[in-house]
Amino acid sequence: MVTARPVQSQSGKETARYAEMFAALGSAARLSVLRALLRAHPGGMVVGEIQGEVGVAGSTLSHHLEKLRVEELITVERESTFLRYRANTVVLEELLGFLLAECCQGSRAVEAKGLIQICQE
Amino acid sequence: MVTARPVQSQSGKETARYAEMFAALGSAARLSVLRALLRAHPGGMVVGEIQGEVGVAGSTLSHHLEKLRVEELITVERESTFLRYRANTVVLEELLGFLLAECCQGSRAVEAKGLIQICQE
DNA sequence: TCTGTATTTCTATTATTTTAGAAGTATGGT
DNA sequence: ACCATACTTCTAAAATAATAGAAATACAGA
Repeated sequence: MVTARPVQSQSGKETARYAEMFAALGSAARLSVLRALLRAHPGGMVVGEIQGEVGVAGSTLSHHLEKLRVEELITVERESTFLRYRANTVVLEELLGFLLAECCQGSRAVEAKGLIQICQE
Repeated sequence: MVTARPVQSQSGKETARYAEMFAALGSAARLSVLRALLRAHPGGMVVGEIQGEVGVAGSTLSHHLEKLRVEELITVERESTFLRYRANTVVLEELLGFLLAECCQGSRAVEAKGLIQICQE
């Protein structure tokens, strides 16, 4: 018996993918991890350093890092005993691009002027 | 007896607020609602129209709309028997501004060039 | 006032997420 | 081989979110 594979539109897959990314940013703990990694970019931070910023049990932090990593918002690299995490700027740019396009293209719901200035400060 | 109010840093409050907003975007159903409202901007859509886009039970949709509304990503207005929802472009711009600032300011993790172009297309 | 349409709230169930202690794995130094 | 440090996975509990049928509310029109 062949189980029917649920078909999904292109925009449906796209939406689902970005929704997952937003969900990854949708916890104060994870968002503050990402903020810290962005400030520390491109050097990144090892877990101990990150833990200092977030103040949560090690095992909990590990789960949060895993979620961010699965969504490819961050990368890991072993450095002897340490694990060094970094913001994944390629994917972040993709996410920003998606949100900008949705808001500023087509019906131009959001005015781009002020946003562009933020980048140039 | 006066219960101590838990103190939180400014950046902590900011992080928490934006995390909630990202969480609101962190479901495929809600993100597709917002995309539809952005496409339909500034006209907005009534619930029945939105339901056509998302394909979910009315009561479920109502909860999703409530979450988006509480986070101020959308607004509602009654129009006789209908409720017309619209993307809240002010708050969306705030959210975009936050993400852009985090990514493109300071360590300049993300290059602004390509993003600016998206707005100008 | 009665009826129909639009939408929300109530109620309940199931699924996912968050949390963290305890135990395990990885690595480097002695 | 052993130890210490860094971090993850295991296990489990509690909290939150998602889902939707059924009942309730809001409004307009006859």
